[in-house]
Formats: sequence, structure tokens, C-alpha cells
Amino acid sequence: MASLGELERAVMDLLWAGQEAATANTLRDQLARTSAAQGGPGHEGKELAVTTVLTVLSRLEKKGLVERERGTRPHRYQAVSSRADHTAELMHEVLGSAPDREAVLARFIGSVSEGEAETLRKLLGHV
Amino acid sequence: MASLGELERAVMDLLWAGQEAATANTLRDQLARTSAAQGGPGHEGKELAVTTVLTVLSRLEKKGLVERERGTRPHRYQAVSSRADHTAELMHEVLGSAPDREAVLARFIGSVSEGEAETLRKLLGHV
DNA sequence: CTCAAACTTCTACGTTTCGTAGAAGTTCAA
DNA sequence: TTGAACTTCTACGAAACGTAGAAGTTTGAG
Repeated sequence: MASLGELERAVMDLLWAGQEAATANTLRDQLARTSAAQGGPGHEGKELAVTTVLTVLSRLEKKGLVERERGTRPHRYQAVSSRADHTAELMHEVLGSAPDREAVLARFIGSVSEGEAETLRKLLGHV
Repeated sequence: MASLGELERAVMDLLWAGQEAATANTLRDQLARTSAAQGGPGHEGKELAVTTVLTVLSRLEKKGLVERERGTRPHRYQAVSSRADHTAELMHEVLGSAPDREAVLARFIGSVSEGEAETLRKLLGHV
């Protein structure tokens, strides 16, 4: 239950980017704008139905990625964890299924940029 | 195009475990045995149709995970890359889609066992 | 208090992916 | 040449996802 669909991901990206909890309507508008920007000129921002966004949010909630405030009238939605946390968790999930974890880490480290290698050294630095 | 179904994964596990390229028939037999072992007593190894295995192998080939020798009469199949390589690649894929790579790495490192941290230090050539 | 606008929930359909395999076509050895 | 073994083609059911209308609920304006 790890992977997301295209629209699900787009919604998560907005929730991760925004600081505040958002409503379905807000998200729908933002989706229209971002898809317009990405699609280039002539490609009008496609307005999704609000129910579409709500369905996606419900599914994300069921997956444990999104939390909703039910108190407020337009419910407000927010990501349960930050994008960085979520991504790191995913990486652990991928790694976790391997019986040869150390070998995987070796391959992984082998193809990391020097800058990132430096970051890793610092993070691992003190024993 | 990263995630695999249950049967697809089982086949890849066999291909990764085996040293030699395998035929569809061999794989079918191995699948029956491993599923029996995993299912416990009473759970007979379910014999899949060979065509089922072939379909899965074709799909894995299309995904670039499996290579087949077409010269030999029973075609022989093998994994394109090792499990470790593939897993490491997956980790990079997951990481790659993040705009905040360093933050992700920080979270990732934060939840790695001490033994693995040590491995990573060695791999990074600690200063 | 009433009612319409706004909001949420329910239900549904088309597409893609995957497990599963029969039917049909191809190849090789006897 | 022909039948057994093998491959390819076609297909169907289930689950996930994009998409949204229909129906039910809440609330603010009057």
C-alpha cells in the first residue's frame, strides 16, 4: 500500500507544499493552476469536480497519509507526515524487504552525488 | 512502473536466488514448492499453469526486469540486474522524486541500525 | 423557523494492472 | 510427417484509481 496514483500524488504535493490545512475547494483550484502551468500554454487548467478531490482525499485518509479536521464545516485536510518523513519511510520500506540489506546500501551509496555523500558523512559522523 | 504484483515478485525472488537462467517450467515447480513451504502444512503447493508463468515473465520482460534467451528452445529467463542493484535503484527512484533530497537522507539515516550506520561510514570513507 | 446554498457521503463507471489460464500457432525429434 | 513440447494470443475477474453525478446533511440568511 505504498504507491500513489497521479492525482493522489498531485494532491499530496500540494498538502506537503502548503503550511496550513486546506479545504477540498482550495485544492481543486490549486490543482487547476498547477496542471495549467505544467501543461504549458493553451493547456487550460482543468477544473476537476470537487467530489473528485474529496474522493481522492478520502482514499488518502484511508491510506493514512492525510488527516482531516471534521469539526470545521468545510473540512480541512493536511498531510500526516512531512514529505521528507514519508519519503524516508518509503525508502526504508523498499530496503526492508531485502534480505541483503548491506549489499543494497553499498549499491545505493555507490550512486550518490559527492555533495550528498558529504551530507551523509556528517550525519553519521559522531559514533 | 516500479511496483510488482505478488506473483511477479515471487518470480523475481526465484530468479534472483538462482544462479542460472531458468525455464518457465522450472519456475512453475519452484513456485509450487515455495508456496507450499510458506503456506504451512495442509497447504499444498499450488501448481500454476505454465502459461501463467509465461505471462508473468513476459510482463517482467516488458518492464525491463527480466531477459530471455530466445535461442534455446525452452527459452531461459534471468534477472537483468541483481536484487541488490534493483533495490538500490528503487531507493534512488523514491528519493529522486523529492525536491528536498538532503532532508530525506537525514530522516533516512536517523532510523538506520547502528550496525548499518557503521557499514555506511565505511562505504563513505569516513574522514 | 424555513429554505436554499454549501458541503459531505454514497454510488458508479471507465481504465489500467495483475493473477490466471485456455486456445491457437510453432518447432523439433522420432 | 506428425505428435509432443513450447510459445504466443486472447481473455476474464478483481483491485486500484480518475472521475463525477445523485442523494443526504448542515448552516446561514431572511
